Amino acid sequence: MTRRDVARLAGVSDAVVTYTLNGAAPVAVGTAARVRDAIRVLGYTPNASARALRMGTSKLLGVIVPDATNLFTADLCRAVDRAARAEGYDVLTMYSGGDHARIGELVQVLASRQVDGVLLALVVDEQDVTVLDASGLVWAVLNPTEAVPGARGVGVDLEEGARIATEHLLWHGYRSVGFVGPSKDARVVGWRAALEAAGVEPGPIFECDFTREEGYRAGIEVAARSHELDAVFIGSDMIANAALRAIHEGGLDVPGDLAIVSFDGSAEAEYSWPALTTVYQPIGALAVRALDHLLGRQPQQPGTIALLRGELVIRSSCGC
Amino acid sequence: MTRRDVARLAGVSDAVVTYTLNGAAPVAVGTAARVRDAIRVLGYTPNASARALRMGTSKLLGVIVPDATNLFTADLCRAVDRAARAEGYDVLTMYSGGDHARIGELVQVLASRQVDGVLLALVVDEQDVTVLDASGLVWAVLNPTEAVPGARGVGVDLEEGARIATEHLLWHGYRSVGFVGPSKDARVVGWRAALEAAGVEPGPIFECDFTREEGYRAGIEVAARSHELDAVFIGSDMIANAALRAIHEGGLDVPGDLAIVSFDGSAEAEYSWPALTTVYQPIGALAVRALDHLLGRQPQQPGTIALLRGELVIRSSCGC
DNA sequence: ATGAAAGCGCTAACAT
DNA sequence: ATGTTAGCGCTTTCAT
Repeated sequence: MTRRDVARLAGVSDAVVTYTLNGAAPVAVGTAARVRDAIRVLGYTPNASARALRMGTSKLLGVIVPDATNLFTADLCRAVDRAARAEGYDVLTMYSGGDHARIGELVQVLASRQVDGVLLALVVDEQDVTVLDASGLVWAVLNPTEAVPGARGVGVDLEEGARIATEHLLWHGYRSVGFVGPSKDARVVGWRAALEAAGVEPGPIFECDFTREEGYRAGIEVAARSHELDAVFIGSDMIANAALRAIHEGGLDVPGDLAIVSFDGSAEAEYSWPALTTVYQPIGALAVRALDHLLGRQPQQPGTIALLRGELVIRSSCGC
Repeated sequence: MTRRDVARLAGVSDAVVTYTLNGAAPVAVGTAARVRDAIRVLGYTPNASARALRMGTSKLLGVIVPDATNLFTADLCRAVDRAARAEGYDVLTMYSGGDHARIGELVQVLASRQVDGVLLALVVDEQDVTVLDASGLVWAVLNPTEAVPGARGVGVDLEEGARIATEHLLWHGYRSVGFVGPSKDARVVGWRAALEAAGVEPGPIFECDFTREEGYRAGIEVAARSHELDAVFIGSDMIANAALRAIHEGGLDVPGDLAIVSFDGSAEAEYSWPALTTVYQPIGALAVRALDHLLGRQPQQPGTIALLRGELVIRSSCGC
């Protein structure tokens, strides 16, 4: 079922079908109507591969995320899909498992699919910058957990987000405020900055990666040292939830014995027990800005990552 | 950067490049090496659109899911991606929001992309069957929440899953066992069947859709009527978590005051408080079987949905 | 306002 | 073992 069939049925040439469909040239109203009828009758669907081949543009975008075990990641994918679809793009979502060699392979696949742009989400490396640049693809970074030289794109100001989270905890009067998360993360520096600005000695750091297992393990340590702690700032909703289980198992009350503020603002934070006060990352805006990048309408310095602000969402875990 | 460039650099015709790449014809070892060198030197990447146009097969699969606010859905997407990638397919994931008109549009898009198959996940309607059949695409249903005439594919035996969950609750000695979930779901019948088989009067049904808001609202009702309840079976991990918050807010202890078994076996059930005993849905096997369908190697009755068994994963919420 | 025709990059006969 | 070539469905000059 091709354009040719439609053209024949409508009694025109295939060019006219294109004109009608794409508005590429003026078409007489009667002709256009006949063409549309023929399309309907035949149930014709344009062949996107042929179009992509001819046009050199696939109207396809690639997104590489580390995984989908995290509601925040899933939400981010969804936000990208929504933004992309609004612009007429479909999106190919791929999972790297945080493995940079894998990212390289996936970039190959995306290049082969002739995607019009690639978004590399969350996990980014210098190696990835090299691969992506070499691929010749248009690309941008989406909400990277760390700034990498040579990467352009959009993210959230993690340091500032951690600062407002910690400031809120200080505002409650907590003086001994710990940190749960990876110690190389930008969030530690925001946490420490808030504490130091208030003249308070930083509490302990509970090192943990962004996995539920690790969050749980860290939570056990937090519970064990709860006597020296008023509160903790936890780097993500997902690990906060896992830590929460350990903290409850330790017989502690949140926020009574220990207050918590976390990060992400995903649905995981809303119906946990207690509901988590968290720093919401504006995923919708993030997705839109990232597309602006890919589609070349972001007037921005090369090699720079635009930082959006997170917003404190107050619920119960902080003691409010 | 095309096949032609590679061929020239390697001093062969473009056909030989194809032969080398696809093993479509014997190639002299020396020639093959030269071709591979040329490919590497030029950083050549085959054009998937051209290939799809020529071959009439895109090596692309479409998956339509209702949303991604649910970790179970996200996990399912991931499982499909893994299974598909293992077979050399990329997957286009699309979100319907559970809206059947939307599903129709997405099917159009997928048809246009010349996907080799479509998986319609979770939410399925007779209307969808019509649209999909009319599209001429190869399709199957993936883990539908209800059986629809004309739909082929693979799912989980929800009734049986609910039965083993409820039987476990009965085994604990609970006699008043409620149900939380949509009352039109197959899980109610499994729940009721287990109860009736044990000669126990079915407990109350707390009607609720599969959203966190609804789960929370239902949880409030459960808490309010906890005096007449020993346990509840809850239709999904996601709503169980939301209900858990309401139940805790009601000052109840789980499983002390009220035992819970839920459904899905997603990561959301593992690090909740308490950890949820749940019926695990074998998403990996589901994805693989669904692909078998699409790729035509499933020797199965047309119009039939193969049912896989869920497996009880015992954690703390049941009282074990 | 419409038609004819070339060509996007690839594969698969068919030739050699 | 390798080269030639037609054509997949589409868009786009360039004619008319």
